[in-house]
Amino acid sequence: MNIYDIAELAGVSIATVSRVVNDSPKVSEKTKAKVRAIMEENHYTPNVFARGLGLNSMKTVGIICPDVSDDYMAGSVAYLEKSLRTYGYDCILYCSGYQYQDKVNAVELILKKRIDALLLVGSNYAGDGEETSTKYIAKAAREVPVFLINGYIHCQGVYCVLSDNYQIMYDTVSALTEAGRKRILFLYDSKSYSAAEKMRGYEDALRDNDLPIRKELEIFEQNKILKVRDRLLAEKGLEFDAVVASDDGMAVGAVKYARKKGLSVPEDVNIIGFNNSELAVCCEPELSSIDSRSEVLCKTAVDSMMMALSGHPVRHKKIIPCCFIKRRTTDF
Amino acid sequence: MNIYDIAELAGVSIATVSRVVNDSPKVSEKTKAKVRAIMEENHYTPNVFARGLGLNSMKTVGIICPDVSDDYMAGSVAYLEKSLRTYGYDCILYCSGYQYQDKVNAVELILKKRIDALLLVGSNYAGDGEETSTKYIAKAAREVPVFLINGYIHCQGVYCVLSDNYQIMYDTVSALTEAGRKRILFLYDSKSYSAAEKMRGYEDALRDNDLPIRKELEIFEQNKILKVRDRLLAEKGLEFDAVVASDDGMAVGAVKYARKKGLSVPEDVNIIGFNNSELAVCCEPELSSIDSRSEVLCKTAVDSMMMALSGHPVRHKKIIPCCFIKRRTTDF
DNA sequence: ATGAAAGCGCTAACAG
DNA sequence: CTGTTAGCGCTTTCAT
Repeated sequence: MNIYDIAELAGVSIATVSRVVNDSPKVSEKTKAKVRAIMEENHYTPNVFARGLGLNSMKTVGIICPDVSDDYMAGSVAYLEKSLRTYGYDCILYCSGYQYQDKVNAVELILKKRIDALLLVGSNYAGDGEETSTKYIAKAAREVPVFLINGYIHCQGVYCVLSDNYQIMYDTVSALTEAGRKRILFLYDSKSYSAAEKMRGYEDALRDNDLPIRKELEIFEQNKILKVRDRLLAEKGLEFDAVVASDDGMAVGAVKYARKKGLSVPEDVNIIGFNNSELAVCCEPELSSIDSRSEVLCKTAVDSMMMALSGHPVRHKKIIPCCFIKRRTTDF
Repeated sequence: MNIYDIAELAGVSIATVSRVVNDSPKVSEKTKAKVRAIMEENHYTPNVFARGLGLNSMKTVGIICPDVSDDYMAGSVAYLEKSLRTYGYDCILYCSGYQYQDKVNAVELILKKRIDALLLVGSNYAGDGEETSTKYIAKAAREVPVFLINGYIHCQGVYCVLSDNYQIMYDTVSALTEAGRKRILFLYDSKSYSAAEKMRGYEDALRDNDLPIRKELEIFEQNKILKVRDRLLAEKGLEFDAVVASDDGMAVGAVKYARKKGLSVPEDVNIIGFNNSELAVCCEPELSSIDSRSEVLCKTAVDSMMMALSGHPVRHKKIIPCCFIKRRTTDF
């Protein structure tokens, strides 16, 4: 059942049918009603490919994230998908993995689908500061507007929405020092833009509070509870009275470590996670965590995208403040 | 830059270019090489819409799940996406929510995208046993092959891969009774097919072990840690010496409840979760959980889909056994 | 307000 | 092995 059939049945031309489908104002209400009725009766559905061919767009946005099975990204993707649908856009999803070359391939592949815009979820796409590490994104931005969630790249055509990881980390570590903590462990699992921002906040806070920056207190480990616990157990001579982690999983690892060592939380060691995930309330004692308000990030990104797609100017960088969720692993 | 341009530059016809693009065997290696070179030089990418129009397919499969931010579904979607890509298929994702009408709409909408196959993730789509509750799926199955992950519908064109929730539940509850547990609480959060299977396994096990089925020991609650904890706290006069939950979140809620009540786990109460998620290892003590091996389910589904898509016959129902992961909330 | 007709870029049947 | 050509179903001028 195609547009010709409908046109024939309705006794009009295909142009008219097309106009009805697109709700063009220059069709009389009467014909509209007639044609619509015929369409209903025959369960007519316009062929998206044919339409795509003509318009060179299918109202589809590409979403790439390293791994949707990650809690944070899953939440973001869920929100983005739902939100984009309300605007009539479909989502095609690619999970790129974390490897540079895989990310490049994913972007290249998804662009071939003639998406209307590209959404990159996770600061992993922001590169390492070197311009070459984000060249593939700059290239993509020449074809479609690119929206980066939780990362920043300065580049024409890429729009970034990020949570203020630096500030919240600075504030949190400062609060810890003010509460008398002297040896604050920083746990991180990636060299991404946001991880770097967190570390910068951590170091600046120490510096401004006259505490030394000790490299042995900055530990890089996978974001897995048991990995972190065992890593800490394996480090010998490592002493700390507080932990800030760049993800809840790592913070829970620290809690597990404390338990094994017979350290009490928060008395002996304050522990703070990041992302305010379900793990935080699962943890015992419940984990204080930083909420990066990913829904707000996503909402902002979608809003920006809709603006951009309709030709309006959009700011290249929007910063969303984070907030601290106090639970029972901290006492300040 | 389209196929005509390339044809012109290469001094061949568009048919030849098309053949090269599709790697047809009936083009000489020499021309292939020449044409390929031109394509490279000009960064030519075939227009997927035009191709879709002709073939009426874009090598795309639709994935619908109620909510990707759920751990289980996120894991499945991640796996499916990756796996389908290796077969050259793209994924378009819809999160339908849990409401019946929303699910119907999602299926209807996604079918308009002319997907090659439809993947339904989560037993939520299996309906409640009434045929009307799955009519929309049967209808979809008339257009494209439908694959149901972790649910069962008997219907032409829908292929189901499910974990054997009945059996593992039966076995687990039996083990509990053999270990002397008499009052086993069953926690569930949905009326889905798989939840019903779990309950059936639970009840059959009780019956076969000469224990009464007490409806007050079957508690329906949201799959949220604190909701479950508070619900149990609110129930008065409720006594139990074991808990089996249809999801880890609920089981952790039970652990939290036990802690509040000063009950020791597993001595006073054995607790068993489902899905073997990160929550299980986060929990204190670590949670025994049932692993439904969702990756195996997904792999099986994708394999079946590839078979079906290439015209091979496929079984309508495949059952994957679950396995019990013992951790510290059980002592048998 | 409506219709006729020219593409959009590609595939595949047919002809050589 | 290669070229010619007729669609695929829709949008969009350009006429009327």
